[in-house]
Amino acid sequence: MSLKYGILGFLSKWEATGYDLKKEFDDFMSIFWHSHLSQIYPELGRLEQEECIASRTLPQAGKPDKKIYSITEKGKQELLNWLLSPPETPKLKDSFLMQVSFMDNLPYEEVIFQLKAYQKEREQRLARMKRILHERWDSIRERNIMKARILMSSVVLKKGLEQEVQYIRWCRETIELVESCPALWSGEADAAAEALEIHFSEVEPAFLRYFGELLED
Amino acid sequence: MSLKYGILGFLSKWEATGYDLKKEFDDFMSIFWHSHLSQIYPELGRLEQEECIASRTLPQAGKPDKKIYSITEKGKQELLNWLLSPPETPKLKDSFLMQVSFMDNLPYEEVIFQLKAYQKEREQRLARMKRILHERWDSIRERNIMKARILMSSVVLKKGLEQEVQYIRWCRETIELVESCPALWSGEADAAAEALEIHFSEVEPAFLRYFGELLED
DNA sequence: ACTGCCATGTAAAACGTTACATGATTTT
DNA sequence: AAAATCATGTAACGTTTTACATGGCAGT
Repeated sequence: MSLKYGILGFLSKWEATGYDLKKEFDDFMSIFWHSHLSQIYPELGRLEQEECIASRTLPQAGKPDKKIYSITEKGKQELLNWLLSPPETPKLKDSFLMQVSFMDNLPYEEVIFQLKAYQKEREQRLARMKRILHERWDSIRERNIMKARILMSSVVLKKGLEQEVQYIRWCRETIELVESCPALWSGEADAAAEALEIHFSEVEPAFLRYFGELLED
Repeated sequence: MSLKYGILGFLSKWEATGYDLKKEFDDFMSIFWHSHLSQIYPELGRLEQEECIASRTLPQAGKPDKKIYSITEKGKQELLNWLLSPPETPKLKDSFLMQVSFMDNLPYEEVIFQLKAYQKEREQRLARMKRILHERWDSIRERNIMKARILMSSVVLKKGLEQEVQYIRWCRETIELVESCPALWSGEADAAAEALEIHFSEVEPAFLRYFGELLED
């Protein structure tokens, strides 16, 4: 149900085509949402029928005509109602964390490999977001203007950046922890090795370091 | 596509009914996935047809018979293949962040109110996860055993806890920043007030503090 | 020559949510 | 007396993804 409001929110400040919206969902808005063109176009059609948005057509040579959408009064009202409605409880979907959760089924070296590879992916995402931040920062500073809209997108950008920083740090610390207990992966296939039980007390200090303050109170 | 592997991953260590799986998706696994019973039951049916899992029926008095599922060799192989496949790039969906992003359309007091309310929600989630952590910690310590599975679910639990801690801190810092520039919301409706432009240089110090290290390099 | 960008969309398949359907037992 | 827990599922609806379909222009 949120794609609708992602579109209305964006159109509440700028006009855009379906293609423009897609770029925004891949760029800044990717911090909180994403969508395919094949979903955006029908949604724009529905919103126009509901009279939440209106379009004008700009003919182009050699390309399909541009359909430029803008928000209507009814659309602004719909957006406002949604902004005032209580936020949904977050339903997380993170398939990498799911993989990690079951990686005890994988050889030790493979676990380290997967964690390192994912850390790199997240580092790239962080770099991309830092680019967006610096671009915006420079443009705001140059024009020397400040608006509530700029403030709100800045705080969202910070959330995106922090999410990446946190994920990267977690990867680093988790790799360290796993590397500190390779013995846990020695058994499994070998029946005789199963007798070699590892006691929690052996790894407790490493665990305490890893969890840090989170174990308090 | 991941619900399948969420089920296979869980069944790779314990037998379970559909109902048991739902509880796990609402409890520990909620850190990375969630699902409804009406999706879990058909998925279990499909997995049984594919011979990735097998079931036995336990008759009960007054309740429908329990169908207890366990993983097969083929299921284990499927899980392993998935664990070795490259992780999907994360596609975030966070409708609260979407709301925040467009809250420049809302009155100033309403923005503060929404942020405070959401912070409270996240604090409750954190408290729930801390309970799970302590329960597990106590049980592990008592039995004094350590396994790769325990390690991997511990690191995921840490990720879940840190996510909440980060969200709460972000809410707090963002409330502070918004409270430091109420002037940004004064205009909007009033045409005469629009001439009163706010310059970025006026709020730059607050911004620098808010972003901190993230603006470096 | 091939890849990527611009610009529109449709159709089919997969995935996810809400509502419906049943009913005993236990807790508040 | 009402709500929650246990335990299974189906049907309808809504959302998201992948595949199909077109075609010029710019850059490597």
